[in-house]
Amino acid sequence: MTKNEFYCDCTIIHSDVLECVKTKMLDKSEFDGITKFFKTIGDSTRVQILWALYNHEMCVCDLANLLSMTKSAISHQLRELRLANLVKFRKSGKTVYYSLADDHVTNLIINALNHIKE
Amino acid sequence: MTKNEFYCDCTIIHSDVLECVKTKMLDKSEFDGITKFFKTIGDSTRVQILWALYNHEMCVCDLANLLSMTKSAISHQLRELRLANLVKFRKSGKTVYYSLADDHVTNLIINALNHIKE
DNA sequence: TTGACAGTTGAATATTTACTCAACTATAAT
DNA sequence: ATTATAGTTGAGTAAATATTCAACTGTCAA
Repeated sequence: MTKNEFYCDCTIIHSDVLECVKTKMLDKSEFDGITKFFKTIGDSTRVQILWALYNHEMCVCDLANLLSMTKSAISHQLRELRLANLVKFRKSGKTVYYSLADDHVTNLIINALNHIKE
Repeated sequence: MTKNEFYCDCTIIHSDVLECVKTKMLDKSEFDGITKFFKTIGDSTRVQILWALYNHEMCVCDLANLLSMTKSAISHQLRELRLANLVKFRKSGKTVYYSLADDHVTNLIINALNHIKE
């Protein structure tokens, strides 16, 4: 047992393991990048939107109807998905059609969802 | 354009698309199961714990030291990971050693993290 | 050119979630 | 037995996030 050098409310029990694992840790920014993606698809509304768009491109009103939510709420979530580069859109008159950003995103999502079913 | 039957603040624009996508939607419980997993790994602290455990089994104190957090905070997050069946533990005297639940979980995580790097 | 509607936005509110704090259990050592 | 430490737990707090609300832009149709 060694005294700990950093803030923590207890002693270090296995300093060898600790030192070893420390060298394997990534930097903060890498962990942030990883969690950002999972955080985005870790929300029921957003997953339902992605699932819907996987089946067909849709406009905001259709999505609002599908999920029984307001246009505003859907629009806010679509913004999150846009910022995470998971969806793209095209405008046609007053209507904005959303779809999955690209095949890579589609595969990511399908892959992720398939894992769950096991 | 058709009148909408459910709550929503706008009209249905493409009823054909809507009907089609509706049939493809999963039930609430399935979406909940999917998002539960991603929500769990969508947190920086938990991903760091999982990453550490991927390298070596560790006790609560070691994890607290590694992440410069209190035992309590780590313990609370380990509880989340236990509930999501992502980690398992063994007790030895006063010490509790945590490790990844099984190979399937390990693969899930490694897979997920690799996707990000692309 | 006026009205209606699709969609967006920012601020306010509501809800969820991470962490702190203090009390507790269990095990080990003296 | 008593003391010290590893770990857990529940309640409370703080921070993050989802949704609501109201105001706004842009486009279409009369």
